[in-house]
Amino acid sequence: MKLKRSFYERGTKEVARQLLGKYLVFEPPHKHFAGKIVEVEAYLSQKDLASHASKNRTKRNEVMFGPAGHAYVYFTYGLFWLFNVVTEKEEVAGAVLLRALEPVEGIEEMVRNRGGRNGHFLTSGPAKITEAFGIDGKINRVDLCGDLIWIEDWGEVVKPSKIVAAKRIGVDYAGGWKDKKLRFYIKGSEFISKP
DNA sequence: AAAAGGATCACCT
DNA sequence: GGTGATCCTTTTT
Repeated sequence: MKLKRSFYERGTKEVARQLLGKYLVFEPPHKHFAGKIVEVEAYLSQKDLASHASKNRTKRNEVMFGPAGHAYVYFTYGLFWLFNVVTEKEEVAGAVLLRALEPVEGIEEMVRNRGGRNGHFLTSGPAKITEAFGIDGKINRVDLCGDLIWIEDWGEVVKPSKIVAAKRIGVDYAGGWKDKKLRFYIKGSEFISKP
C-alpha cells in the first residue's frame, strides 16, 4: 500500500524510523525500480544546523518548507544527487534523507546505471541510490502521493530492537547538532552505507 | 589520503 | 553582479 500524506505529515524523527522496512518505488516510462529502505537520516527543522533549512528559506531548500510527502532532491559535491522526503506540516522544514536501500526490483537496470557494479555496492549510499535508480533534479518537488515515485508499505514490521540510532554522516560542520543520533538503520543489513 | 566536480550561498563591491 | 569557500559523497590511490 502506498504511503499517504498523513504518514509524512508528522514528526520527522518518527517518520524516519518508520521509513525503515518500507519500499521506495520509481516508475519512469518503461522502467520499474524498487528497493527496501534500510538506512535514513532525519533533518529536523530550521533549528537543525546540519540541515539546509537552518539558513531559512532559499530557492534550493524551499520545498522543505512546503507540504509533506514531496521529494527534495539536491545536487552536491559537483557530482551527486541526494534524495530526501519532506516531512511535517507546512512552514516546518523537516526532511528525511534516504541513505541506503536493499535492491529488490529492476536490479539489472540498476547495475547498468551504476556502471556494472553489483551486489553490496549497488545502493549502499545516498548518491548510489539516485545513480542506481536514475534519479536527478527532475524529481525535485515531485509529489510522492502521485504515480512517478512513491513509498510503499509491504506489511513488514521492523522491531525497535532491530533499529540502531547513530550519528549522522558528513555533518561535522553542524556544531552542537553534529553528534545527535538522528541516523537510523536496520541492524545487520549488508546494505547500510557505514557501520 | 585525496581527487573529482559544479551549484549554491554568504559576503563583498 | 562577481567571487570564493563550502558541500547530507564516491571512487581510486
